[in-house]
Amino acid sequence: MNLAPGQLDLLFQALGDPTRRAILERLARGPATVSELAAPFDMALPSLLGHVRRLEDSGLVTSDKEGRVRTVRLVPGAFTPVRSWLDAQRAIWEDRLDRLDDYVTRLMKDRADGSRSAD
Amino acid sequence: MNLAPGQLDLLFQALGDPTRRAILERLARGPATVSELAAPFDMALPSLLGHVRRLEDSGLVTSDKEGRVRTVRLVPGAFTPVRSWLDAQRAIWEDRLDRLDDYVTRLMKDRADGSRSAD
DNA sequence: GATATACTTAGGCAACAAGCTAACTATTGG
DNA sequence: CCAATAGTTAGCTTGTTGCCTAAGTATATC
Repeated sequence: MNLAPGQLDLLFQALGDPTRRAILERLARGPATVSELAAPFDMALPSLLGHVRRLEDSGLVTSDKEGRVRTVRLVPGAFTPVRSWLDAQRAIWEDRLDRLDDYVTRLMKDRADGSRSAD
Repeated sequence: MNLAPGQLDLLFQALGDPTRRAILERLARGPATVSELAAPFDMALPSLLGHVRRLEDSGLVTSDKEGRVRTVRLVPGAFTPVRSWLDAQRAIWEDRLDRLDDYVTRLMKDRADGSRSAD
């Protein structure tokens, strides 16, 4: 279940652009053609196509062409690596806080014990 | 509870680099000085410092200097906007699937009804 | 078969990213 | 005070990103 090295980079980088996030938000509502995707943006078609390609490279999106129309759709589960990384990160963080809490608790207990029988 | 425009860009872009993610993973285990952060990387100090600065600009990290030592630490809750965006995205997607499911269900029901009394 | 449609490719440009080295500043320890 | 330590600034190189226009290709449509 390992992902290609650099895959997370591609994913996060793909998400680091407002135009591309907007495209993804649109696609969450259902597949769309390139022209449909382009419509809301004040941007030349080739520029937008570049974004679509970058999304495709990251694996967030697929597209296939029928006749002269290319339809783009979200890839189900493509966000998983991103979520996993965030979850793992949070797990480490929370584990650390737990240990810290344990440590402080033990420290206070020891201090209490110490005051009963001084060294 | 709105975040600055471009904040998500900064966050995702900050996460889109393996060195910076490694730094974050390190910091989840606790604060560290710049030198400590630099140690595992085969990279000149100024380069690494650039990454730290980028993390700071994104709001994922803070640092303060005591004497000649700068200590860097994770900002609690800094990932929240990222998680929120992902959650919102998933919500839209799942809502769409629900509607699609409803639609298909109704369609099949109508077809069944139709076969009982044709028009 | 000409024309409109829907992309696609090619090429160019300005800004930014990620790395480096060299030189500088500000503590701290002897 | 001198030297080592910890970070910082400046300046350069190389590659990537994001945008553009102009021109090309491959389907429909009339």
